[in-house]
Amino acid sequence: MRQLDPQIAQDRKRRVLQWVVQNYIHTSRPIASSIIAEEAGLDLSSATIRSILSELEQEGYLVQPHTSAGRVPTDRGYRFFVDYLENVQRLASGEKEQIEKQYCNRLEELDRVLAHTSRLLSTVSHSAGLVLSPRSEAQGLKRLELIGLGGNRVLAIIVTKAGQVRHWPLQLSFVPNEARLRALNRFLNEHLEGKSIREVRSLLAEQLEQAEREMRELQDFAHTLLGELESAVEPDELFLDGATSVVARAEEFEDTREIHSLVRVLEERKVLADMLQEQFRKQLDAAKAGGAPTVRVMIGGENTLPELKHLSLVTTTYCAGDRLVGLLGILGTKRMEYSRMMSLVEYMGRIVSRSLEAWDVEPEGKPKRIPR
Amino acid sequence: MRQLDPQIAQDRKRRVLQWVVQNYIHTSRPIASSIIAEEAGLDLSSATIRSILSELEQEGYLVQPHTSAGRVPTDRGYRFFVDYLENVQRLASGEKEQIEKQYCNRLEELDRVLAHTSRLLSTVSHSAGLVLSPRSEAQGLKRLELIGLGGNRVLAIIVTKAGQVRHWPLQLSFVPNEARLRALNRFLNEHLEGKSIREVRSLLAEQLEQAEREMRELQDFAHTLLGELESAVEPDELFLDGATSVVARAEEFEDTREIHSLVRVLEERKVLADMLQEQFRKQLDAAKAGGAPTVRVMIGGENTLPELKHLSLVTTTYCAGDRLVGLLGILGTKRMEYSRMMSLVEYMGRIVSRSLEAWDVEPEGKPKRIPR
DNA sequence: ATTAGCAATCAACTGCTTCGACTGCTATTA
DNA sequence: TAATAGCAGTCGAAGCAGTTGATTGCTAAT
Repeated sequence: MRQLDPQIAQDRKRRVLQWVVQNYIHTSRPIASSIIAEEAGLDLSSATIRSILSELEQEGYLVQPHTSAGRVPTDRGYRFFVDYLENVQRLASGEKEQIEKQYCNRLEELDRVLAHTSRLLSTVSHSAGLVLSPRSEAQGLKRLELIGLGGNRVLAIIVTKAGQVRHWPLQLSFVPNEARLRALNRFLNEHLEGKSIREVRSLLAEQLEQAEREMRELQDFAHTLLGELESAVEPDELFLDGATSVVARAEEFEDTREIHSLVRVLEERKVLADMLQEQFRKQLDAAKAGGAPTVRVMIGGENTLPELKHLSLVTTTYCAGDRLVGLLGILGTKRMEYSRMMSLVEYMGRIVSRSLEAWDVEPEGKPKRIPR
Repeated sequence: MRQLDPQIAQDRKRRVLQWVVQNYIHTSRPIASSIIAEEAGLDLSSATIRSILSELEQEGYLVQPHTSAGRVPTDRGYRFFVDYLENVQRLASGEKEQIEKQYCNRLEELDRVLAHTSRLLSTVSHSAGLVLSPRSEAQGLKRLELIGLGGNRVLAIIVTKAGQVRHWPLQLSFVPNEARLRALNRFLNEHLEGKSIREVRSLLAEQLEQAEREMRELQDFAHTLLGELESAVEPDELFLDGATSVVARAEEFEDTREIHSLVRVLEERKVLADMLQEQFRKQLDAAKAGGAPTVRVMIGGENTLPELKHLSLVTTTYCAGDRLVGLLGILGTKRMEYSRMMSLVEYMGRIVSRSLEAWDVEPEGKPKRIPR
């Protein structure tokens, strides 16, 4: 025979690797050379496959659990598989419809949309669904309103442009009557609309020193609200559903200690939320540079959190109006159907973004009721 | 020897059973007669213990996993143990302080208190913590307010007497100016304050037909809000934390199918919430008859949900103001420290009730800041 | 009524063997 | 010289026998 084209050799190797990963994902059993020879349709004998496999192992794409076993992908193997995915598996159009139905174009609050989304991600993927909500601190305000609750109590309500609603009960140091409250409200909205909570904070702290005489109470109020804002800048809110199913499927963990540290991470949320925030920042930068929002996959040990080393994370960004504001995705076994999951996540990102557009668009027509 | 007093015999039996359950809870190993003879301090030989054990087994309090093994409590055994708990294990005062610290007497919204409580229950108990929030439907309103969001959009906000805040964005069929909104607000609050959401619903539906001419818009509004109220009567809200740790500790489950059905119940929440609602109703009735709120324990198969047959549920009611409004508790292995858990749950019930009192009391003084 | 003693049971462990699922190597082939 | 067939080697999984030790139930003695 003539010299084998090295290009063809590479190509063959790639095909084998892909076949191994694909099938390992489905069967969760180590893949043997004979099976590949028989079923992969490469027209090669098992012996040839074996030599290819051993090369792939040397290059770090595969490992053997033990000598007399088939091959299993390493993180690197999965990585290759994901990077060179061909025939991307789209969501079935039935599924799309199912999902779409959940997002009838009804006016909904951001938080409700997000909570719902994380559930949906979880149920469709059979993994954990997660959504990182926008940092409320940075969002522009639409309204800041005070509602009297009797006595010196008021409920401070903030509605952001993206449709997030936050509220804190306050105890003022004076008892405002209705007229006063109204005046306060007007004043606040005139001066604060469009500002971010962060800005509001500094404005309240500084500028209001010079408020008109008759607005003296404002200072008291400002002081109270400031305190609340400070403590109430909630840790970035994370919607997480389906965590239990991830734990339930975690047989493959070597150690029970590993399971428990995973549980801790999933329960405390703080660490997870920080990690996702970091991830969001990265994808934000990438999007600025590259244009369209992309789906990112972190496989096993690629995750910054060691507790997630047996899991993979698939994420994308979503926007409210025209700004990227948050991250959503799924967290599941390394043995997930990457193609489908990536499609799912991408699709959900688009859907969520679209359903959050509504808040910045001018209103029209009657509200639509959803059918049960 | 003289005839053994049957009273003494019963007493001895009880002591043995208690010792078995207690020690099984701690060691999770079947308990052998010899150990009891040596360590329980009953001054009986292992042979005597054995005959006692076999009686207890015949009566259904204990079982043997296999012939040559020690005894393990049945649900009935646990039940006995719980019903005749002596030397109730109080919470360490250090722990109480820890908990107390979390509930500084600050004005907090109901939902935040409850969410926090379920977390706390979970971390202290190392089980799942759960809190069923009051049915917002039945609560009395404190305020119903509309905030204009521009165009025909308003945010409808309901504050209940217990301190729950609910809000829905609405699209009206007309564009209200500020004065109109104010008039609407005044009208609504005058007519609806103190009513429950359920009542509001019927009021809106009927009485407002006869609203003054100039309040014609009200009808439109009412119609819109009605729609929302209908669909937004949220399924009873359930705060649930620590579910993953329950799943992680579920080794003792016979079947993986069992684990998966448990996971489903924990994820979907609906079934769980309904069960807890039912449980709440029962405890409510009991409280009406008996006076003080009590802690209830459901052990394994006693639970109405078959998925929980390997778990135990410890619950109590809490009140907002002077009415019992919700349920809280923990869900964990049958092998839990019942005494401690019951103390914990009872204590948390009291603490939550106390910290929800604030909303009905007349306000006083300056708000307190919590230290970080 | 209690106990000591003893036979019986059975999971858990050990060691041994077989089986078969793989691989890696090597000589052969086209 | 790339691909293959064939074969020896490795090793887990499964099955089996034998041992150990924990624990019981029974019975006869106290």
